[in-house]
Amino acid sequence: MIARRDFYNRNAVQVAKELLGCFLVREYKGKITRAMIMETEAYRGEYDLASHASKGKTARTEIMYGVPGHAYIYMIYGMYFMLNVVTEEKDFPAAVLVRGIKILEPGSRSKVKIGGPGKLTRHLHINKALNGHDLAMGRKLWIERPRNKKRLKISKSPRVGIDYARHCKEWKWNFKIEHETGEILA
DNA sequence: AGCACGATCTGA
DNA sequence: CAGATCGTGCTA
Repeated sequence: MIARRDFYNRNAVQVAKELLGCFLVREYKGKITRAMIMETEAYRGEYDLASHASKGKTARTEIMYGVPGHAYIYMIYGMYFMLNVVTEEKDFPAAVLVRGIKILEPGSRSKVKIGGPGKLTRHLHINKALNGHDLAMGRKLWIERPRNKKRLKISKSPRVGIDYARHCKEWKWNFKIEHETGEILA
């Protein structure tokens, strides 16, 4: 089931937790890749010093102030793209960064784990051309909610790579799937 | 117009 | 631990 817009129109911290176990789906050159979301991070409000929106609305961050359910993609360190999902009501800047996925290879039973936000976008051919893309459309890039999401053990930690964020750096807005018990169905 | 640095990753 | 590599926001 493709996540509807109201799924995204909620508190970014809540959406970050609920995105775990969901499927990030990428259609590229006619091929569809389905990846389970394993790690996320929330960035919420201008008061969050770790968020790009802490500098206010600019050309880059405008998308975070927009309609929920759109992709916020930016380049970092001159070579990596970060994939974020815009959350919360229009005019409130918030997004969820996807930091880790697991790909269920079609046919084989092997699962490829991809940790790291820069690596997963490279693997899925996600770049700035998809910035602003509407994930609720179910085209090119979208998110599907699993049928059953039982017994997910989720761990909370401080967010990665934001030492500059003063008191905000200790907020435990990073979420990871620790164990999966049982199979999650698409 | 110039500058410092980043929600990262890789290889030594 | 340094290097890659460039868009962005800040200062002037």
